Amino acid sequence: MEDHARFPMHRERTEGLDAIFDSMATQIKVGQGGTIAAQGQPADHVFRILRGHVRSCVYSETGDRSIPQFLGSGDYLGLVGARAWSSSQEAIETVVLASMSRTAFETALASDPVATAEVRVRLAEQVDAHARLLALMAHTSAVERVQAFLQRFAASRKSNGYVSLPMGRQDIADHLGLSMETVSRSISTLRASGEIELRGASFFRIPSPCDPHGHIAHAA
Amino acid sequence: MEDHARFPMHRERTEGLDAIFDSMATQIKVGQGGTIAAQGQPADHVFRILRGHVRSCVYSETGDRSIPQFLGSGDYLGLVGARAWSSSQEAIETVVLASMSRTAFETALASDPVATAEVRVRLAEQVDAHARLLALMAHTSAVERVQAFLQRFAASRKSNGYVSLPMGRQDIADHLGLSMETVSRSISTLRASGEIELRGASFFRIPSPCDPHGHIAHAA
DNA sequence: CGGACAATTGAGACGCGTCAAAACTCGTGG
DNA sequence: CCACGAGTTTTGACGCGTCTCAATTGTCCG
Repeated sequence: MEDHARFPMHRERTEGLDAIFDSMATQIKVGQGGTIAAQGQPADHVFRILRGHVRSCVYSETGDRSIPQFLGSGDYLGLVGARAWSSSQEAIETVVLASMSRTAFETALASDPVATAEVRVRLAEQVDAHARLLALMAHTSAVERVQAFLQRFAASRKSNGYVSLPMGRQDIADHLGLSMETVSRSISTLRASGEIELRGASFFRIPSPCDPHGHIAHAA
Repeated sequence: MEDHARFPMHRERTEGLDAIFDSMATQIKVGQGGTIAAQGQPADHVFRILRGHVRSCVYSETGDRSIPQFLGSGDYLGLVGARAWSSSQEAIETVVLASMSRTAFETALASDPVATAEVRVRLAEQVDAHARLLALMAHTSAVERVQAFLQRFAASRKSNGYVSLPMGRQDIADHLGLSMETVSRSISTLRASGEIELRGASFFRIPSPCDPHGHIAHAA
């Protein structure tokens, strides 16, 4: 994505969320399927994703699972500042995180107006993303939902070649409000109509209209 | 939660969102169906609802309407701080608002840590509300969605008598991702099973299990 | 190469959307 | 006070899309 402050050297970047994490966080690693934070538990840590993807899961009393969002590199967990996690944070694949205590984070935030503004922007983006997902679930068919999901995911990882789809079919189903079978059928339909190309079950790409198939090289 | 305006006594309350609006906002009135702010337009004002209810509408390119949330007295419009409105704000009924310019609001925020924290809490609540709605739309039938909606709405206006339902059936449908007809049918089903009681089309109440002062007609 | 799990495909049932018409509400004017 | 008309709500009939249950195929790792 972007090249943040990769250099923890003597920079003038003493403000902002990244700066807080760069100077105060410790790096941890969570294996595939591991739970980073559990719904209902005290939120005494805040995280920044350095590598890998995370699913936010909301479990209902009846045991049903919803996934309001997937998170990737550069995203934060716990910015809302609530005392307890309202959703579980689970590692879809092996994930590397920057972790720091919530009390330290809140203290740093209090004296950093830039970071405070950044938190607000991030939360606003989250609200918008949820609203877009609600609109998607209300007005579109299964195939359209899956197509929109794949397009958005591919766009978030601008690569012209095949892109990895780290989450399973059930994860996508719980994100889009569909059954796993319907997700699978929708993907098959999209492949049959040439809207997407698959390599295995977890690599795909969206061919350009003018690029029959084969790897996009230069011109965009 | 926190010690909000628990004490309406003399001052001491020079900070907080309410204080900002109390001291700087002007009061305006919008008639039923009126548009307070239009999606895509510059967000140069921030509002606080003093009376009445507002629907936040997201219009898609195809003209479909989604209503991610309804807002009532005490709720704010425009806290996200984006340059443009990502949804239209429309008056369901005649609405009274406290209005102030965004620049003045942002200036006041910058020197008011209490209000800044409040903004974060409000945005976090909004994220949670959207996540709950997503879960509702993903895992429940039409009747269950309508029931949950009515319960939540009734709970937000704690009155044991009949409560006004200011929004129309189409509004509820666009909120829950259903058709207007299905919402109507669901309400009829709930009435027939005694889960709700209606007076006209826009007043309802949820009888207690032991039925204190209503009359459950013929038992189910 | 084999076993466990994930993904795909199939068949049938049911819920919700769509189209259509009737009943109701409420404001307006005779 | 009643009658009228436009908009809203309710009810009905039918088709289609998605869920459920079930079996098969595919994939990854030991």
